[in-house]
Amino acid sequence: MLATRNRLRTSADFSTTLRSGVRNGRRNLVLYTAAIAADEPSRIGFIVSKAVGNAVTRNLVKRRLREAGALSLQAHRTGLAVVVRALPAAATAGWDELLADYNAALAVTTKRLAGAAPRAASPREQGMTEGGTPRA
RNA sequence: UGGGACAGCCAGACGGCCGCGAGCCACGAUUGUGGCUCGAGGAACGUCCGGGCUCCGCAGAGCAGGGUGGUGGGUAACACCCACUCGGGGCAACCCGCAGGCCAGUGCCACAGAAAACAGACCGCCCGCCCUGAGGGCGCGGGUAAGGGUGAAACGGUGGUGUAAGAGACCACCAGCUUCCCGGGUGACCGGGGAGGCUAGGUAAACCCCACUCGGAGCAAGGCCAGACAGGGCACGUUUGAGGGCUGCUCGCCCGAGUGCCCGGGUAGGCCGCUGGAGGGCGUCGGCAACGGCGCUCGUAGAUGGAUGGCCGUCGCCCUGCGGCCGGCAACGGCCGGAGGGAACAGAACCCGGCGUAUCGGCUGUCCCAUCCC
Repeated sequence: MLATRNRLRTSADFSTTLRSGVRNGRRNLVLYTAAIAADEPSRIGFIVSKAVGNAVTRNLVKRRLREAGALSLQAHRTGLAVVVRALPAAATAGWDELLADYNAALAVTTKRLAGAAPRAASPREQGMTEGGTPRA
């Protein structure tokens, strides 16, 4: 289990991240990343719907994604809100495949986030700061 | 040796690295750090029954509605379990049965068939009449239900007497129905004997009838703490009673001074309940058994975006080829080596007892049948 401060815990957190975050889709998952205050601990949430499988399968997928998320926290300790939505293919994917998809998607989204909205440098990017910043 | 029946059990093992939840201890301390201990199942599943527990002011009568349905027992209780009875299946071990009542009423019985519940009469059979080319008849009237054919089922069965042909019309035995007596059993029921009338279709997981039985809602129950806010409008009403509670309806009883709706505003947090219970194991006693009494003993999940995990190594298990050795005429079997593949169903959320369903495989015991040997 991740630390409480590293978890997305309310539906408002989830919907804000989904709506304002940068999205990248892979075979097994779709990953949304949004920026939060730079000194806030990064938070991760998971969405594993019934389309993925039964309770056992869903839990396994969730545990693996959580493990991948925990690894990524070492590189991104603060400033990110991440939602991982598992796709049905994740039910049959192996650990290596899932980890690769997660890291690749995270790299793409964080890079795009940094390029599009370097927060202090570009005050013109109004959309990000006005409506998009998740709960701080 | 082969085939089968029943009962029970297991659900890979050990280790390494990185993690998660809870409890305890320590470090000044709560959310930090470290250490130790514990941490999913036989179905945790479906949520189909039954209970515990909590609240509803301990919950009345009638009707409606639901449930159960051989008997006796077990249990907190059950739709569960055990034993027995009856019916059916199997050579047998054993298995299966929603197993009260269609002489209270109503409904339904496809297809086939002449006819499916008032009995009736298609082909037949028999008698009389008529016609005749003497074989018989698209003939007329009557008797009959033994034979044919249909069906899951055709108004008892077999044999005889009888008759024009026939029929419980009559007789014997059998089956079945009603009823009486004797014996056994707690009982369902069983065994034996007698009488009557000769015969009565099935279906109640069809309505229904009978007997017994059933308050409601659920751990988001329910309780405690902290914190936030701002009121306003309309309607009904204070013993001439609004609005509630008693599953639904009616009656009846009780509570009762506020209640209902709309607009606006606020909150989305913590704790208890929360795991020791109809608990597991062993022994002993009672009981055919289910189960129960007594004694000793064990300590074993409690999350809340929801822990119990991820990766790897070695060994073991199963399957399919390959090679070697052994047994056998052969089919084939056993052992060893090495390769590839596989390892199911499935994840606690208040707790138990059941039922049902899913499941790669493996193990143990008892019994039955067939064959061979002594």
